[in-house]
Amino acid sequence: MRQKKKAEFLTEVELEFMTRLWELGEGTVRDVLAKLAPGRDLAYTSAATIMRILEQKGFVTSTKQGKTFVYRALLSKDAYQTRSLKDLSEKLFDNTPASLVARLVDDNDLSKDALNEIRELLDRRLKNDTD
Amino acid sequence: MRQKKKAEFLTEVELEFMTRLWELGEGTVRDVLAKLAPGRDLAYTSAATIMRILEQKGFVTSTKQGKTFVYRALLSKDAYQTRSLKDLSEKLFDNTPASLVARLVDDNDLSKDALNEIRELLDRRLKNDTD
DNA sequence: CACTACATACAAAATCTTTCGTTTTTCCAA
DNA sequence: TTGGAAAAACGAAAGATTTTGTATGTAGTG
Repeated sequence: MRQKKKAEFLTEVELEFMTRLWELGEGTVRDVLAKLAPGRDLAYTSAATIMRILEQKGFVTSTKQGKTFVYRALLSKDAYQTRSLKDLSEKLFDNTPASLVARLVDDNDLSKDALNEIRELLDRRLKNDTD
Repeated sequence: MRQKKKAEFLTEVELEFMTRLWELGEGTVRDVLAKLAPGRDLAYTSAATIMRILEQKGFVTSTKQGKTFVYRALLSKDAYQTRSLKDLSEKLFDNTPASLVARLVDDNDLSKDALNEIRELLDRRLKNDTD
C-alpha cells in the first residue's frame, strides 16, 4: 500500500489564503474571506473548506474560541519563501542560485541602494561562515 | 461569451517536458520521452499528448519530417525564467526583488562558492551602473 | 501491392483542485 | 427553554491536469 506523501507546496488557492493569514497573524474564516481581493467572490463554505484542508495538510492550526475556529499559520512565510526559491532554483536554474540572481538583476533595474544592501548582506554572511 | 485567457504558465508536467526540449534544442516525442528522469515511466501516447497540448497552447511549434513531428520551443527558457521570477516576486515577496535575494542568501544551504559568485555578480553590476 | 512498424489523433479514464449545497452543531438573546 | 443566526462538517459537483487505450494514418520493405 502506498503512503500518500506529505504535501510540500501550496496550491494556487491555498497560497492565496495563506497570504491573507500571514498578513493577519491569525484569524477566522470570515476574517480571511474578508481580506481576499476585491473582485473575488467566494462562498463562505468554500473558504471554510480551504481552511480545513490547510489544517489537514499541516500548514495551519486552529483553536476554538466560542463556536468559531481561529486559525494560525504553522508554516511561516519566511520558510515558504525559502522553500519556493529552492524549488524554482532546482527546476528552472539548474540549482545554481547565482544564475537566478543574474536573471533577476538583468530583468529589474534594481537601485544602487538595493544592490548595495544585498551586497552587505552577502558580506556579513560570508564573514560569519566558517566552512 | 467569455474568451479563454491564454495560458501564461506551464503546468508541472509541461515544465518537465519543456525542460527536456530546451536541453535538446529540438526533438521528436521519442527524443523528449527518452530524456525524462530515470524512474519516470510514461506511455508514448501520454508524451505525445503533452507535446500536442504544448503546441496548442503556443509554447512550442512543430514541423513534419517524414511521418514524425519535430518540436522546437517557441517560449525560450530565459523568457520563462523571467516570467517565473516575476510571478514569485509578486506572489511571495511583495514585488520587491531585493527581499527575494535577501531570502536566497539567508538560506543556509548555499555554499560559500555560490555566495561568492553572487557577490561578484553584484560587484560587476555596481561598477557598471552609472546612475 | 500489402504487411509491418511506428506515428498521430482523440475520447475518455484517473486523479487532483476548487467550489458549493445541505445537514448538523453551537451560542445567545428573548 | 427555545428559536434563530452563524459556524462547522462533509459529500459531492465542477473544473483542470495527467495518463492511457484504441483507432487511424503513413512511410518503407519484401
